[in-house]
Amino acid sequence: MANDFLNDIGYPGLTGRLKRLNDQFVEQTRQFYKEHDIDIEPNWHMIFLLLEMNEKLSITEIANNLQISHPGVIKLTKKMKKNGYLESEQDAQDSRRHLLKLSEKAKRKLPELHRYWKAGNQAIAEMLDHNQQLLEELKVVEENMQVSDFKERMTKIYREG
Amino acid sequence: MANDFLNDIGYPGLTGRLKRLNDQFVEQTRQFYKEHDIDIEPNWHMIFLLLEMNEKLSITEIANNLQISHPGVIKLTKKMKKNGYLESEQDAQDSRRHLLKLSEKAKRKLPELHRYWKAGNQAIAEMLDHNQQLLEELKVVEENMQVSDFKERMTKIYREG
DNA sequence: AATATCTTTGTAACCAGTTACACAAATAAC
DNA sequence: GTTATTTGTGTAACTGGTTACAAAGATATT
Repeated sequence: MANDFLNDIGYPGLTGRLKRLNDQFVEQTRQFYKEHDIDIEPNWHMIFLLLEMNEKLSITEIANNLQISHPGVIKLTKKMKKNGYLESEQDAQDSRRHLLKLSEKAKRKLPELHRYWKAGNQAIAEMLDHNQQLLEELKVVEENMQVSDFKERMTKIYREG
Repeated sequence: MANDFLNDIGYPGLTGRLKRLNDQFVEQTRQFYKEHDIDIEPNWHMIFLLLEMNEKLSITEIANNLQISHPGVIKLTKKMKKNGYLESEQDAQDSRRHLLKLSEKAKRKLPELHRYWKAGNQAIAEMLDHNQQLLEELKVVEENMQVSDFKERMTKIYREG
């Protein structure tokens, strides 16, 4: 590749690199699905997994687990419903809650999807040279972020500097 | 934090985590700027740096360096111009090329901005526990991506599996 | 010199996600 | 039991990008 500006400058380029890496994963997954004629989208993956582990979940529960906003979940799951992968029902106890669950079609297709996902996971493992280092480093950053987030630290350092 | 689904599931959650981490950095930087009454946006940082190192650059040159699309650069720099940080001129040799450079205002403000950015860099270093491991791991992934990208690997593994 | 191709910029339409807001249902407080 | 607060869902408007397309200038081909 021609250009290394983002890499060369270290920290300041970090977020750009994170974004780019993520975009590439997502885009190439989308391509993979397209080439294999699978009518699902990359960001559905986590919802499938979540609903495999939990029979029924509400919009906000999914939003919390996936760490995206609830309107985001609504858009996402609307599309999944349109493609026949999800069904919804009203919660009997709490009539506000809109419970989502996998459709029969989804359950039928899951074994196939798992084969694709398994290949994807192995591909990522391969790219990480089969070590967990990046995952662990990521965890460290996330944990540090919990303790005191980026803005707090930046502010403190700026004031003291 | 209540929820660990994304972390617990390892690889499949990786891209979500990358995205989230990046979003947090960007959003908190935006907040920091706001609290300090600085009228710049997080993604301008790299353009400032780029134009500090290179007197004048065209739209496509910036796009290549930042690895974003050229329409993206146009939008970005339009805003920066509106805020008085950039000036543009026509290239004498090639009248298509639209050269961008820092305005006087930008140059005047740069020392101050660098103080903020320095604090930001230190904050990130702090969150990485002052080791370069994550940066290096990131590089490994990026390099592996060059050799054979995610989709290729995934396809190969799927076929062979 | 005329024509075809490539490059640079620009615009338009779109996309995945966000925040801000509205409203109804459930729960808590009195 | 009424009223106030909180929670769950939904919609609208926006945002930071994207791809697809168009047009004009530069370059290469004949």
